[in-house]
Amino acid sequence: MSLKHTLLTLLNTEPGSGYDLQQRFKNRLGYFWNASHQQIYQQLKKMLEQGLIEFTLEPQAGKPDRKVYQLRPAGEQELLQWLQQPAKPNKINDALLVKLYGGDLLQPQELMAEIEEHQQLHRKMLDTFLALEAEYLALPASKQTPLKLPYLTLRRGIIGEEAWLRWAEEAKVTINELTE
Amino acid sequence: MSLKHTLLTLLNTEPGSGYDLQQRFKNRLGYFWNASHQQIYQQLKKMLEQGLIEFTLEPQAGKPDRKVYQLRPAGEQELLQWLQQPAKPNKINDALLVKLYGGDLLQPQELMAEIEEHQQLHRKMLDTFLALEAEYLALPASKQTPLKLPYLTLRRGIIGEEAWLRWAEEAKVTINELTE
DNA sequence: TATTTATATGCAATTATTTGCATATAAATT
DNA sequence: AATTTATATGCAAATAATTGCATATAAATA
Repeated sequence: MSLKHTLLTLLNTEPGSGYDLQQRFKNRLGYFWNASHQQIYQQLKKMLEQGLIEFTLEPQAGKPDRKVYQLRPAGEQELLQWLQQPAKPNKINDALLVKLYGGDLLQPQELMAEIEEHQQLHRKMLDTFLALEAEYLALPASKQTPLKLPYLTLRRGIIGEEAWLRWAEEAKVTINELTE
Repeated sequence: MSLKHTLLTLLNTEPGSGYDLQQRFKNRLGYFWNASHQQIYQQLKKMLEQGLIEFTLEPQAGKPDRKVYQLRPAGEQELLQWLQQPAKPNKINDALLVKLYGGDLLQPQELMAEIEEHQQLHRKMLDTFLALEAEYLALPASKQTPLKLPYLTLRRGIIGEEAWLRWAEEAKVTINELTE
């Protein structure tokens, strides 16, 4: 279970509330980590009980108070310890490929439609990543340096999405042949 | 939850025991679906209770009897119905990229070692996929035709692993620069 | 000959995730 | 003026997945 360690990583970079963390997943880590708000709040609660993190309340007019979490020493230790162990290769479960694998039960045009829907999502993600890359590349070298590692994860996103889209073109050719 | 539907897909292609299914995940679907043997046995049990599948016992000398599962009509229906709904985009949770993202706490050479370990795994997978591809391409066209869709999933594996390895080369260059 | 790997299945307990609900306000849009 | 989106947090119940254990034999390897 590394949601805990992912949250520790994020809080180590910068303190934040549950909501902030959710936004960071959505906007910046989406390519390589995803978590729902329920997962995040529940996990933060546990980590609080375990003494890994603490929070300060930031009252706000009208809205619920923000609980801004930050690491406690035990959290830093836990993070360091995790970093020093080998990372598990990630588990891939891709329903679209399952559908293709046994897709004889569907009409080729149904498969095609599915792939094209996913293609749109992947194009959109690639565009987002390319925009982020342009922002990064426009920074002066001094500002790029501390971001080199996060930039690598962005590169992974870009390379991954480009590969997906190349594959989709291949897949569409094959599926078209099935209708002939 | 699509483990259920993945199992239905596999059993629709060919009946098999829990162990067989586990082997198919390992040997053929590994790139896009992974499940442990406990997950498989527990899920098969549930699907049996739900009337989606049935089994015939194949007694064996010395070893436990094989329970060879196959679809029942309700299972076929469930599968068809699932196939006709849009597939959820898959959730990506990649611990290695989390480590990189906040990797300032580690020495560059520690990051490098991690990446190189994963690189080995990915090279191995690519080799496996390329061997499978060579087998497929050596088949006469008549035998290739019914395998076109599974072959597409293999292509996804190949393209995906090649992309991963290209990224790793980039990452290693960057990490090397951090030590200078 | 001893160990490991492969075959074959499963229970029990714990942990993690998802789904559905619930609250409350501000700002932006139609 | 009404609706939607964004901000901000959380509980409870149901489902799913992981971890640890348990059994039993054959074949291959060191």
